[in-house]
Amino acid sequence: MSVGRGDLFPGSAELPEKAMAELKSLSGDTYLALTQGYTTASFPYGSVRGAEAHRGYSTSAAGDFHGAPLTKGGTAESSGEQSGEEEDAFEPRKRSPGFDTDAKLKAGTLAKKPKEQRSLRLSINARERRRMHDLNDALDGLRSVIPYAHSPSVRKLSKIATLLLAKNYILMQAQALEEMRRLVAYLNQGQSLTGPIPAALTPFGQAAVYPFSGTALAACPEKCAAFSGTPSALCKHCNEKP
DNA sequence: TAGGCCATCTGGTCCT
DNA sequence: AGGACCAGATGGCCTA
Repeated sequence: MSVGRGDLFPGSAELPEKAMAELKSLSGDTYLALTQGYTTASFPYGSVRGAEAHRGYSTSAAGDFHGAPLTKGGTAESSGEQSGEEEDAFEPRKRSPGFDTDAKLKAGTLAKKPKEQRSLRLSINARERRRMHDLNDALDGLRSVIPYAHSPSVRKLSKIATLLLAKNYILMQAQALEEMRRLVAYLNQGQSLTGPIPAALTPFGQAAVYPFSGTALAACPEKCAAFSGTPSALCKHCNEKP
């Protein structure tokens, strides 16, 4: 079964051009890994990173799959509350080495405000920063379970690409699950012809006949059509050329 | 060098 | 009132 772009990205027609361009611009290795991830069961569940548990907000939070060394410039020396009233313990994420929020604050309107207002503003900034970091951690967690090449030589997926890829991956998994259920129903039915079905052979706890809504049948001469109501791509009879 | 991506700041709005 | 959420603005880094 060949996998084209339409298979990989069922909703690709709706994808923003920029995101599609980014997905297409992935390296060959990445694209290959993506393809395999979608078409086989080689899904890296075991490699789920505990991003949520990570609260350092260091640049290494996403370092697992950073291709280019995003920390190239080193961590930011100071950013906002790091030197302000707010004593948040976290390190800033990627930030330019020369970035100096304090300087901006001094030059900006905040410096002209009363101390209470300034303090409040800094506190709000810190909260917002934290919120965005949490959001980014969640995105990192999402990236870590999406099947694409998590190798150091591959650049990290952008936010938009991560979300779009995740959406399409979910759709693909749902399709695969349905196929599996149909297959199990078919197998269970075969078993029932010769004897009782051992409990261990009914992995989904389904009844022997899975209630699929019947569509127009391409007549499979075998049991697919008879029992599942729909020809299955996993059924060798359905896939056989006449 | 332009464009993409990102982190941060900021003010506004909504909710508890 | 305080916090969460959101969107716009700004500026830095990276890549084609």
